[in-house]
Amino acid sequence: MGRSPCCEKAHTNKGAWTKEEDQRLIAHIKAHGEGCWRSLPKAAGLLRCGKSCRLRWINYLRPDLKRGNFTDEEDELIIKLHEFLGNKWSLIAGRLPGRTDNEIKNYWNTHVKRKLLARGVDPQTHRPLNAGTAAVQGIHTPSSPAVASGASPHQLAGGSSCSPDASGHSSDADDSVSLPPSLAGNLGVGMIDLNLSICPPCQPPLSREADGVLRTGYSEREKICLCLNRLGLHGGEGCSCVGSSSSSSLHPASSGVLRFLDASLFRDPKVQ
DNA sequence: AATTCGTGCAACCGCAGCGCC
DNA sequence: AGGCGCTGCGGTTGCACGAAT
Repeated sequence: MGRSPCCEKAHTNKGAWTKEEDQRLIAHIKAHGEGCWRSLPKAAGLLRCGKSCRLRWINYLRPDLKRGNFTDEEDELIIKLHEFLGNKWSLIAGRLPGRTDNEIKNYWNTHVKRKLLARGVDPQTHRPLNAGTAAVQGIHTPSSPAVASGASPHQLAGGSSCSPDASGHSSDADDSVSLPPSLAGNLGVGMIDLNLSICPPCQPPLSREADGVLRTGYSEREKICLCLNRLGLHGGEGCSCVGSSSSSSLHPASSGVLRFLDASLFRDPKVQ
């Protein structure tokens, strides 16, 4: 049995929003607040799908949006965050006040990709481009040499089993994550201070398993709880991972904040 | 001036995660 | 435990607009 459609498509408008629709949406949200998007269109007198209303509000009408060009600082921050998080645009947006995930995604696809290619860096892997590789055309294949020989953490979260560097993590509960020299060098940076704190109570023990691979104490869906203070957790928001679980390697909590990374991110291929 | 091409952005679509029952 | 509904996310599409020819 299929899921019912999110709205009655026959009676909804599509395409660009009119000023009147914008005004109705703004007025309704000012009066009633965000949320309950499914019922909002009817309540606001809009012939729109709830999803469309939400998107319009978040990406365009929200009063705290920062319009205009991205600064160089934002540029670099996006690149660095993307290297670590991959295409987790909402997480990246969480670190850029006033910017939306959609805006950052578009900006990445139209500007940053090109910028990285000009630097000779593969925008997907953040590794140097090899002449003639698929990455030059922006095509990423799992079997490409760049991936096979070691990849940035966000790729590893997707299933690869190798880790960038033994020194990258695991020694202590420092507040920041060092990028492997090979990656950092490409970006001209030494240390990316993402302030990724490992909560001591949640940090699983390291152990060597039968296959010789050094793993954390969590088997199967191994998790390390990370408080990403600078990725959206603000004002002393504590770790609330206890009891949580997810089948995905990235676990955005209800606040939209990254809470977990697969422990395979920190597996050391050199330790055999 | 007209047409073609490239670029940027807003919006849509499908899916996954989560909470509730 | 499993089904269902809602929300949010990421990928993709389509249109508007400016530059080039």
